[in-house]
Amino acid sequence: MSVQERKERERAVRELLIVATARELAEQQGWDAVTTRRLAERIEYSQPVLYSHFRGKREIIGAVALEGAAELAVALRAATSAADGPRARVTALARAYLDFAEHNPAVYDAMFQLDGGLAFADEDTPKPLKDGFAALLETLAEVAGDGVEPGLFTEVFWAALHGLATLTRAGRLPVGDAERRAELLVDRLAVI
Amino acid sequence: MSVQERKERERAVRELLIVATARELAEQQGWDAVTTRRLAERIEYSQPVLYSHFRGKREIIGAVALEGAAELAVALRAATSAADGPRARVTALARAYLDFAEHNPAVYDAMFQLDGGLAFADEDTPKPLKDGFAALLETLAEVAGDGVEPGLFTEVFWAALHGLATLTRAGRLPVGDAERRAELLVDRLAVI
DNA sequence: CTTGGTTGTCTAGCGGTGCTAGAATCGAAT
DNA sequence: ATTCGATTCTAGCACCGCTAGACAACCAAG
Repeated sequence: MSVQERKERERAVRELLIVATARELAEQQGWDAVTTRRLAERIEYSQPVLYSHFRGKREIIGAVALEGAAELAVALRAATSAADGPRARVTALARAYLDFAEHNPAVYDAMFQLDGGLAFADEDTPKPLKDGFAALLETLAEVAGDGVEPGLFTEVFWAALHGLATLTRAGRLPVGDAERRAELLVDRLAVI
Repeated sequence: MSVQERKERERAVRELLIVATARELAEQQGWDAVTTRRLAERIEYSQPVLYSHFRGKREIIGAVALEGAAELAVALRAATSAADGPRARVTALARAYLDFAEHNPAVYDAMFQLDGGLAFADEDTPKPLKDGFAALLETLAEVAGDGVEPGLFTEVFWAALHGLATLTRAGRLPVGDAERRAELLVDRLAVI
């Protein structure tokens, strides 16, 4: 059965290649430029090959989103673990989140703006997404304040960060004041 | 020159018809369903007529966005003027904003999610958009807190509302707790 | 080593998109 | 009534996501 195993391995490699290429193309030229034709050309296979791995373009976006969620969780934990005290941790968390959104706009879009066919806030939400939320929760729970459900507080904090990230990147907010906005948000929302 | 005047009037009417139809179609079936062909069919003209009014689809989205911004400003002012005291005003503002986003999802998308080719946070930002922000600022300035620029505070508050609105509607946050999230946000951000 | 059949991949094409060139038609002014 | 400019339409471009069916590569059995 070694032949079959090799084939499966090769298939898995190709699937990773598809996702990585889609992500790369999206970061370089935006998701609009990620067409099945271009993607197929870049991986040096024909279009139908994509459909033997994914049901369609939306599933490819979903795959990029999952990859991104895992990375975001790692980035958040790395940032918070390097900070001392609740206050510093929350600041680091916010900064890391906004940095991630700024430096990985296409991945961020795949996660939260585009339809990747993923379930959220649901029992069958994919693990990386739940874990990303968990990473937020870990740090935010200690500054939720008395009588406030940590989960609810995390949702609000997350929404605020998300709003800052998207409005900033879409040019809806003046550039340059991003840092001050983040500071203000942390100051007000977190109960130290 | 009366003939020419009549023609200009008819053109203006038709332009309004295009925008209203686009909006209606978007609210009924989503922006994906708003294709130039369907839109042309609904207004009972051929496709190229659309391009004698707008440079392209994005400009039509922009027109819907401007209409929505004006309506949002009206809704926000109506809500706040009916409330007594800063605290009640901010609560009413938040509720009105989130209600607007919930009940006019397509218009809200046109304003903040889609590319309508509009300038934001800029000197040549269209008046309705500036006015929408002004409507927020009027109420929020009185709860910005000492030493905090009202403009900056408004940006942060707005971003938080925007995050709640989009994440909720995209199914990223559990339904049902929307009201509690809004309350928590107001409690924390506003300095009463 | 050849054959047969399965598995994998590709070519070609469907119906759709935004947008536009050039033909056709309308209507106002002579 | 005829001309001529403005307006509208038909038809088509290049591209999109997606898929049926032809084709090629490969492995197992004889």
